[in-house]
Amino acid sequence: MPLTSNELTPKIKDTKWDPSKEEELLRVWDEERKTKKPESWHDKDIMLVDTPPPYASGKWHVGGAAHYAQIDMIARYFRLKGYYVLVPFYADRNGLPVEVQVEKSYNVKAKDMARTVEGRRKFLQLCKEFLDAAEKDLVRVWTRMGCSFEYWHDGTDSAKYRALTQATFIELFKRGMIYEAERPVRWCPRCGTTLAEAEIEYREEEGYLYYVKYRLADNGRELVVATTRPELLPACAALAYNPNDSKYKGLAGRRAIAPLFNHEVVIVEHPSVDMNFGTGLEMVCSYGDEDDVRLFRELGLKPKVIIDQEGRMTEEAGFLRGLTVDEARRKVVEELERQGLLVKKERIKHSVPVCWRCKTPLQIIHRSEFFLRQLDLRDAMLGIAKSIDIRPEFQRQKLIDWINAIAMDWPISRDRYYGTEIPIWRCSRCGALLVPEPGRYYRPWEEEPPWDRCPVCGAPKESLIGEKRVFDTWFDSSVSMLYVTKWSEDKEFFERASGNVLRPQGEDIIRTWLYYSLLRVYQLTGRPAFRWVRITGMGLDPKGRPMHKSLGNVVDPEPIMQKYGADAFRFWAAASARLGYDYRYDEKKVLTGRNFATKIWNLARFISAFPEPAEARLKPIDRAFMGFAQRRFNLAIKGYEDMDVYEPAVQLYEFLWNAFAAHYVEMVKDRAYSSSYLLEDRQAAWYALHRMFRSAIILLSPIMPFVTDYAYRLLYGKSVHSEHLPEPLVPEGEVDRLAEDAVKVMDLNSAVWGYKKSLGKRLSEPIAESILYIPASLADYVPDLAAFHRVKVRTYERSPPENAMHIGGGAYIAPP
RNA sequence: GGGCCCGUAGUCUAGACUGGACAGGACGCCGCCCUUACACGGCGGAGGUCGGGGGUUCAAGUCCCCCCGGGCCCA
Repeated sequence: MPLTSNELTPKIKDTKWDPSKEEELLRVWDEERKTKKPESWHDKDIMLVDTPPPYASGKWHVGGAAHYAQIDMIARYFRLKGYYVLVPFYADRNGLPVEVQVEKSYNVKAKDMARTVEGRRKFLQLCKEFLDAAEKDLVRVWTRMGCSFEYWHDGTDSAKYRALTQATFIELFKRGMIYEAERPVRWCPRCGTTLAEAEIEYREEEGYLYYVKYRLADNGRELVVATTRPELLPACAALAYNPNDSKYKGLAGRRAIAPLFNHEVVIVEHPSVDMNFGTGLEMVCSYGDEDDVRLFRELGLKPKVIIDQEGRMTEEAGFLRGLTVDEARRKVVEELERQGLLVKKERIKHSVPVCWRCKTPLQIIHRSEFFLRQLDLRDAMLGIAKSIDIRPEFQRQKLIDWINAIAMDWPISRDRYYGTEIPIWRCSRCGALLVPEPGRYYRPWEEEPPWDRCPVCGAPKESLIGEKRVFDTWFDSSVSMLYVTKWSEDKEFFERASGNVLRPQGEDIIRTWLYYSLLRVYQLTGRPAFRWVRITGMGLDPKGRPMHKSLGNVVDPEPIMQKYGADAFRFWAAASARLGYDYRYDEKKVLTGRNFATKIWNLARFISAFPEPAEARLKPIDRAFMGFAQRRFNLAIKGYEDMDVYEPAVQLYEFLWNAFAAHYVEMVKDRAYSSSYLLEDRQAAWYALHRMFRSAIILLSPIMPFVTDYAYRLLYGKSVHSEHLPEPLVPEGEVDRLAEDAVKVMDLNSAVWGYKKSLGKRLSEPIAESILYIPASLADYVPDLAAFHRVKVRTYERSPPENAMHIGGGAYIAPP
């Protein structure tokens, strides 16, 4: 488009911003990316964004899409600041979520399929296909949103990523930070795997509290014990009461007989027992909950295994053998009732631990698993949690609370399939655990051991058995920072980049992704993984509910972008809520974004009529609005620096729409257009219009990259995205004084408009018969106000003439 | 039971840390206006017991205490 004409007419025809221009721009950007030589990181500050590898488990709803849009905004802001910014995008393609989805969609059971190597491969293939389709959806959405990400095709299930995960395991194993141990762990009977503390969710459930009769072994006295888990009776090893509980004083050390099963249990005092729950007497069984685990350990009790890996009762459970936990509970209660051993039952609500993915209630069973040491690093982790830059600040507490809540080392082995294999072989003759050399991706369940014989005892190759289990998915995703900083690939890049990594993520995965990442990177490198952590709230539907397929309230971002454009959608994404708070989808705000894009478009149209002078002798009114603009820009920049895009979105909207367009443009329009003004004065208007608009759209470009770039190219012949932060419009020390003047001028304008309105005059009509009195402090602006409102203007020092009428904003109207 | 966040007009949101002049804005609503960048626009207007109660203070949306309601996390 030619920009050479000197005619004072807009060089843009359309009066509306057409979102289809966004697709035109996407093609232009793509073309430029291909032809331009890649930016070098060697001579710049680096900012690396450790993008949330999204579970490729389905398309994003508007909340998910908004999160990525915001990440792009922060990335673009740092580019404006002159950083080399890299935002790799790759998908998280590991773990239980995908498996559970595939099991549901194809109605298969991974456990059954994986009995053979062939079946296991088939199941993995199903997962892979599912992920490929889901990943495509994600890439299409962020591309349409205009996100300036670098697409990495190697997701977390690539040989490259998995080799990295395995290398970290091998290193930590050699350093003794990973050990194998048999202990009580949380177990999901449906998924058939151990879970870590972080993978446990709690669900409120209605249930019963059963009051059952025990007897003292020595004198047969009845003791009533309340429990929600009567099926654990056969595994009960003790009864406990609070030492302050006078009801039971003196019972400690004596023995009681369990009902139905008739075995003896010890009676103990323990401060953890709640005197007010039930009868104040508590059953200690292997295992009802973490308290039981602790008491067994503290008291040196011998646990009995009564629940197996399928969630069924074992031999040890006597007549309950073979029943599921639920069936066993019913059966025990029935039997207790029949024999008169049940005193009563009460309905209660209690929280039940469930699997984070399939919501099945968890059991505690004995299992041998690999554990990663974390308890002995708690102080170091607290130190890191306190030292990194977490925005917003209040989210830091959640991390600290979690670190303080951790009670056991991290079980990292999972009896699942779509994950990184644990690279370990076991010698069946001497029992040695053998780890291979790091560097490549190992699949011990299907490949030959990398030794000819056991390096420890010399047993033949056939006795080396490959591990079948995989890692907890968080064991993979917690090294994403090392992946993006090329820790094991490019030492120079790692050294330069690793101190400037931004982690953006949701508040819901602070205890998992954030905590585990900090832990793992600290273990491997001895330093904090991140310089900045940016925590977002949750995306909600228009009524404030989380979006779930089952609720049918999932809002798809694609039709919205189709209808209103990506900039409009991004405006909502930025302006819907402050950083760290939940954000609701609001179509009206998208519409506001669309209208804002058109506003910018039309401002560009207007300004495109005027050449941009290199310099000018500004009028006071020009300087006042430049000061006002700068005040808004400073607030916008402060927001960006806080990683909060809400503030710049709102500040720039307010400035461009309510001050620049509504007041400044209207006031200088005549001067800019009309040849009755001195050329010098006209040039001042042109200069100020361009300076303010240009700066504003540069600052807005991270949030609305399309319309700002389109306008910038038309007006200034280059991409807004190659620009840097604009220079201040006025000296810092003058910002406030000038901005205050502009505010007063705007108040005066409103007062005059209101006055004209009250007389039924059009705003363009003169008020020839009256005189407008304004405070003397605004004397500089008299000519502009007089011309703009077409009225005689005089100033007053202390008070206006007695016959003058106050019309607001310190302005008075008087007859001549 | 503990921690954190939230509760400001029909809806959303600013102001609360550092207490003071009519609680600012957006959407929606009402009225007038197609004023040469924009009707996806302009101007004006109506609409608020700042969740409730108590306290500190000359003065509280803002500070302190208690309570109610919603959400998240932990036990």
